[in-house]
This record gives sequence, C-alpha cells and structure tokens, in this order.
Amino acid sequence: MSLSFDPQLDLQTIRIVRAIADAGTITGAARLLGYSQPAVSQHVQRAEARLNLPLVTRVGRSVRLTEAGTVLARHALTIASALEAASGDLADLAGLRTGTVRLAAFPTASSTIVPRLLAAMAVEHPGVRVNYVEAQPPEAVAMLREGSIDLAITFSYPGDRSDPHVDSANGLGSETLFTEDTVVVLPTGHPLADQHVVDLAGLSDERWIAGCPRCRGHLLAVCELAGFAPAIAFETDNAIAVINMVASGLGVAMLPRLALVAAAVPPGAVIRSHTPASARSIHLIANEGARRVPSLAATSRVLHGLDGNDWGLVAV
Amino acid sequence: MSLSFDPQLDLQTIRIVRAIADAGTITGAARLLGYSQPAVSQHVQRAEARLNLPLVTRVGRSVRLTEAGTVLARHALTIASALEAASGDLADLAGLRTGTVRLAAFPTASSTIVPRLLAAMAVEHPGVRVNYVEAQPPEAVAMLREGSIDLAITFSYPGDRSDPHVDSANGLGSETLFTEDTVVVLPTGHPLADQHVVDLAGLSDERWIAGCPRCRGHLLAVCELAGFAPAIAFETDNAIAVINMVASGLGVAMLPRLALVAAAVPPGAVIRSHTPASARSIHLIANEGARRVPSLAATSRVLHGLDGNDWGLVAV
DNA sequence: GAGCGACATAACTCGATGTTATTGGTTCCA
DNA sequence: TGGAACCAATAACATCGAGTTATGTCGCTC
Repeated sequence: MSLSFDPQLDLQTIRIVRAIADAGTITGAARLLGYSQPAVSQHVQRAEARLNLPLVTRVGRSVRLTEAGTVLARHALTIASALEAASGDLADLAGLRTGTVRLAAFPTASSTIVPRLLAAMAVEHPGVRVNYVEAQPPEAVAMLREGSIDLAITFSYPGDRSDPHVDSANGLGSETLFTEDTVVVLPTGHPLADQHVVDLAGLSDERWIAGCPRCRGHLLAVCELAGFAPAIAFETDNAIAVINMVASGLGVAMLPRLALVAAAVPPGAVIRSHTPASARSIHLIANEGARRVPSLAATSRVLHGLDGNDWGLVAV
Repeated sequence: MSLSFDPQLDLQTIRIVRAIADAGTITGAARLLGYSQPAVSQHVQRAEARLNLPLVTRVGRSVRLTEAGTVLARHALTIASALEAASGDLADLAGLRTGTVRLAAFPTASSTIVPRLLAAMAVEHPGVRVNYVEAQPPEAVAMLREGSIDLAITFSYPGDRSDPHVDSANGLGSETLFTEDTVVVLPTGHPLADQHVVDLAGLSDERWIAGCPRCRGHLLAVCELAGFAPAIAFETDNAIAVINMVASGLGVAMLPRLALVAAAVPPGAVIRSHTPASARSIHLIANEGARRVPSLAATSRVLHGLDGNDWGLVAV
C-alpha cells in the first residue's frame, strides 16, 4: 500500500476551488471562507503555479473555473466526506459516543468496585466499552507500562515500597480513590473477641495467616509498631480461605475491610477493629495524559463518583 | 450540501499519524517522511493540542498510537485514495489523456481547416474531445470573452478595425496561423479572363457581388487603392452562391482563396489573381493563459502543424 | 552503571499564508 | 461619455506554522 499524498494538492486548494465554484466570484468565495479577497486570489495563483495548470480564467470582470478547476471542484465533495468520516470518528471519541477502556484491577476489586464501575459506565456512557482483566498491583503497573492496559486499580499500604506515588515520576499518574482500614479476624471463642477494638499486642503469641506478599509485608510493619513479630503459619491471597481458616481455629488474620464484602463471615469467626489502626488506600493509575483521553477521563470520573460507604470505603 | 472541511484536520497530520502507525516509532516515521525527528514530534503535539485529544502515548522508550490515533491511521487510506482520484484526474488533463476544447471558427473554415484539425486531433490526442461551433469572427470573440468557448479561429484583413491584435490588449491573445491572398472571380467570357493577373482598375465599371460585411469593407479598401469605388449589386456571405452568381453573369467578385476550396468552380466562372494584390490572415484567438492549458496548447500546436499549401494557405 | 536508542525541548530560520491599501479593468447608468 | 460600482490583481507587509540543529532526559540492554 503506497499511500502517496500528492504534495501538490492540499485541502485548502480544494476548499477554495470549491468555494469559487459555489460563489462564482473570487470575492464571493472569500466571503464564504471568511478570507479577504486577495488571500483567495493569491492562493489560486500559487496553486496554479504548483500544478502548472490554470484553475480559473477571467471572464469579464468576474472569473470562471477552467476544466481543471471544475474537476477539482467535483472531487471536493468526495474528499470532504472522507475527511468528515475521520473527523466524525474523532468527534465520537471526544464525545464519549464510542471508545474502549482497558482496565486492570486487583482481585478483591473484581467482585466489588469493578462490577459497580461497569454498571455505572453502562448507564452513564453506554458507548464506551470496558475491557477488564484482573491483576495484582505490580503486574497491573507493568501492563500499564507496556501499553496493554489504559487504567489500573491498585492498592497500597502507607510506606509501601511500591507505593504508586513512586511511579508518578515515571510517566504514570495516580489518584487515590478510597481509603479503608484493616481489621483482624479472630475465632469466635478467642479471649479478645468480646472487645470492640482489639489491641494487637494481645495477639503477639498467636499464629498468623498472611495474605498476599504485600499484605504480609504490611502485617509485619503493623505488628512491629505494636511491639512484636508475628509468627506466620500460612499464606494465601484468597480472603475467603483466610476467614475460613480462622473459623477453623488455625490462627488469626488481618484483612482490609473490602475483602470482607464478597466473603460471608462464617459463624466461627468474628471481625474486629484493631489498635494501632492501619489503613490501605486504593488508587487509580494511568499513563500521564490519560486525563485528556475522554473515555479514560470519564472512567476516572465515574470511579470517583462511586459510593463505597456501605463497604467501609472512604472516598478521597 | 454543507461540505465542511474540518479545519482541525489537515493532510499532514493524517500523513504523519499514518507514518507512525507504519513505523512504530516517531524516529522511524520521520525517516519515512524525510523529516527530522523533532519535526514529527512537534507536529504530533500541535495536532493533539488542536484536537484536544492525545494521538500517541509513550510506552517504554517508544511510542504507540492511542485509540484516536489508530482511528486516524485507519482513515488515512480512504482519504489518500480520494485525493489520488482528484490528482489523477488533474494528471490526465495535464497529460492530454483527457480534456475538452470548445472551438469556434468562421464558416469557410468549417469545411476546410476544422475538419483537418479534428482529424489530426483524433490521431494525436485521442483523449481530447473538441466541441465545435461555427461563428463569424466578431461573434467568436464575444463568445471567447464570455467564456463559452476556449479557442476561436478568425480572419482579418490588414488594417481591419477589428483586427485581433486590437483584442490582445484585453486579456485575449492571438496568433496568426496562415495568410492567403484574395482572388477575383470573373465570368468565363469576361474580357480580362484571359489575363493571368487581372488589374482591378479594369473592373471599375463592373457590378460587384460582395461577401460578408467585413469582406465588403475590404473590397472597398482594395478598390480604393486601385482608384475606384465598386458598385455593389449583391451581398451574400455564401461563397458558393457568389461563384454561381458570377457564373450566371450577375457581376464579378473578390474572394479569399480558401473560399474556393470547398466550392466547385462551375464552367461559367474563372479564378484570377489580381493587382494590387491583397491578403487575408487567419488567426487563432484564445484567452490569455490558454497556453498553459494542455488541451488548448495541444490544439494550437496541431493547428500550427496543419499544411494548407494545397489550399493556397501560407503557414506563418 | 555505561552506552545507546528514542522522544522531548529549546532556539532559531524561513516560507507559506494571511492582512490592508492600492491599482487596473469591466459593466452599467445618467 | 464620464463616473460609480464592482471585481480581480498587485504591492508591501505581518505573522505563524512548520521545519531545522543542538541538546536534554529517560528507558532499555549488556
């Protein structure tokens, strides 16, 4: 496909020839186009010199198109409609009548935030298609970097080494969507289970069930604040499994509130706040410049508009 | 038909986006287009600012098209082909593979010069169509002025008030194609019919048959040179009628040689040169600038190449 | 971590493409 | 026939788009 744009033909020439055909005079064409009369006159002369073909001839005190001119004028409509198709498609993108968003989010979001987002998008921007893949924050950021997704919903703990704000230096931008606190999960019969807020120090001798690697890191940090190093007996990033392991008496655990939303808490386990408290924040990460892509900006707006109160999320 | 060219979309942007799609990098696109790398980089930025839509996003140390960019790239082919259709038509005109010439000529030429021209054009430029209308020189010039024809073949006598050279001041251009002398037509039995060159003074007492108004004017001028004022008994611009009137003894006449070509000279008339001699010249008149219109220039060339010797015409 | 490859930025040049003011030619009308 | 109105062409000028080279910054790779 050689796709050669004739450098001698430019849109302005076609526009002007067309206007002359419509108006019948150069002055009239200038009025149609919003130019001064000499502008059109000179442009025609330049075009004729480029093409080495007269486009108009003077007749009386007016002007008329030559054969070459009428040929150009005839083509103007075709060319204009090809351009209009292109600019119409761009306008559709700009006007959110179409567009595709490729989104990744961490597993817990898949069953909570993402469904809500998709539903809201379907209502507010029915023309925008959202493709979703599940990915842990580090993988999601990698996908963003390689361009295979447009938006990533991630989480981070304060002081996290892979805090999204670190990424912002590198062409990515992040916004915090929500914050939530973490809770401890205790077996129903645990001595501290009747306290409303559990002091972590009282759990220093328990066996702990840790979550994903970054959650485990956070657990270690919080326990260090409380003055002990937790003994980690199991690791799984499946929150439902964690709760059920606790209910089975295999240990205690710390989870973000959001993890509880999609998991039914079985009779054998109870959920308690703890002290020192700790929080997790949920972010939206995108390429720098995504703010200017309408479909991505719209998705961001909709995400910010979601209400997570009923899940213990605090909008930022 | 509103035919609105989106002023935000220009060919260069489409060309460049297309090149980026093909090359995958901005540097590569610049190479494809023969530009420097910053040229492409900056053009993309300007285009994005105009459209208020990102067209590319950086990914790693390279770049990839956004959705908007891919939309533009997809349209590039359509637009290029519409333009190529137009520039192809122009090239056809420039290359004489097509074109239309609107020609007028005086009556005598209709049966002599014009058929020869049409035949030659059909051979040398088969793509060029010639539309022909017959018109006396003044009318032909008027049609030229109002743009309803492109070329006019006219004649003039020396000193003619409507000599085509007078017109050249007014946006028209003329070239002399041929010159020819005029002859007298005498009845076969006329006393001077046996002379090879007839002295007009000897015809001062004849009754004259005049041709078209301008020919009549010329007759008066030549006879005045010969020292008399001719008695004009009839007027007709039909040369064949003139010859036959002479053959019938109604008078004598003066005709340009070309008028004899298409008319069989009946037994009752003879053709003689005369003294003082007089000449008529045959011109091609066109709008200033016709020289640059290929089809008209080609017609002019072919006309100049015609051989009129066998008709008594002298090429100029 | 050094080097290379690729894009961004800065500073500058130049020409295309406008502008206004004016001239020249045509038409029309008193 | 002379003048007013109209239209296009020309001249002189301003400006901005669109290139250029030189240089900076970032990311990948060895």
